[in-house]
Amino acid sequence: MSERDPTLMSGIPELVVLRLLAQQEMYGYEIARSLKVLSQDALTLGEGVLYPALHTMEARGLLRSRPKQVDGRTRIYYQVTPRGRKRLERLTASWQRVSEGVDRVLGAPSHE
Amino acid sequence: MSERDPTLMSGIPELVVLRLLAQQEMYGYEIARSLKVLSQDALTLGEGVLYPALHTMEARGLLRSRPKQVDGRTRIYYQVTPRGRKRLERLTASWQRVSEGVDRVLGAPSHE
DNA sequence: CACTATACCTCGGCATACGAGGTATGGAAA
DNA sequence: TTTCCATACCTCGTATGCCGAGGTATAGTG
Repeated sequence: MSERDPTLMSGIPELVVLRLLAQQEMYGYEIARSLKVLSQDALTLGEGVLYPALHTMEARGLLRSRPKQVDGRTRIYYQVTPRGRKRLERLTASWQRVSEGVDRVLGAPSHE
Repeated sequence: MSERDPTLMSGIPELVVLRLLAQQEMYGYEIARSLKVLSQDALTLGEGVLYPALHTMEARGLLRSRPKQVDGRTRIYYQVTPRGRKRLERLTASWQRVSEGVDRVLGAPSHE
C-alpha cells in the first residue's frame, strides 16, 4: 500500500564508522551516540545495523577489537587497521563522486 | 578475500530516475544515457538495475508508461504520476539530510 | 523495587543492486 | 553478404546488507 521508505544509505554505515574510528578508538555504543550527535540527527545507526557491521568489518580485516572492563561492564573497543584506512580512502572518494553526481542530477534545470 | 565494492547507492536509482522523469517523459535507454552524461559518469545505471526499477516503480504507482514505435523499434516512455512527484519530494529531502549528515561526519576534525 | 541508561548480541525478513545472459531491429563497415 | 555495433527491451540468480524486534546483563536512580 504505502511504499516503504528506501534505505538511502548503502555503504554509508561502513564509511562513517571507519571515519570515526580513524580519529580514535571507540566502542559500539559510543559510535552510535557519536554519530547521531555529529550528524545532527541525520544519521542514526540502529544496533541491528551497527553491531553486525562492526563484526563483518573486523572479519574483513578493516578493524581490530579489544575488550575492556569498565565499571563491571564490558566494552569492546575498535580501531582501524591499515587496510581499513585504505578502504576509508576509497569509500570516501567513491562517496564524493557519487554524491556530487546525484547533486548534479538533482540540480539539473527543471522548468517549474 | 578481497572485499567486494559496496554499492554506495541505495534508493539513488529511484531518486534520480524520478528526478529526470519529472522534467520530461523519457524511455529506459534514454534515461541510462542521460544519467551518465548529467552526472559526468559518476552514476551509471546498468540495465539490470534500471529496468527492474522502472517496473517496480510503475507497479507502485509512481510512474505510468506508454509504448511508442519509432523506426520499427519499441520504446517505452515513462512519466511521473502525482504520487511519484510526492515521492520525489520526500526522497530529495531525505537525500539532502543524509548527505549533509555524512559530509558533517567526514568533515569532522581529524588530527593529521 | 522498578525503571532507565549502558552495553553487548542474534535472528529473520526484505528490498534491491548487479552481472550475466537473452531477444530483436537498423545501419554501417568489411 | 555477412558481420558488427548501437539501439532497445527483458529476466534470472545471487549476494548484500539494512532494519526492526527481541534477548541478556549490569549499575545507578527514584
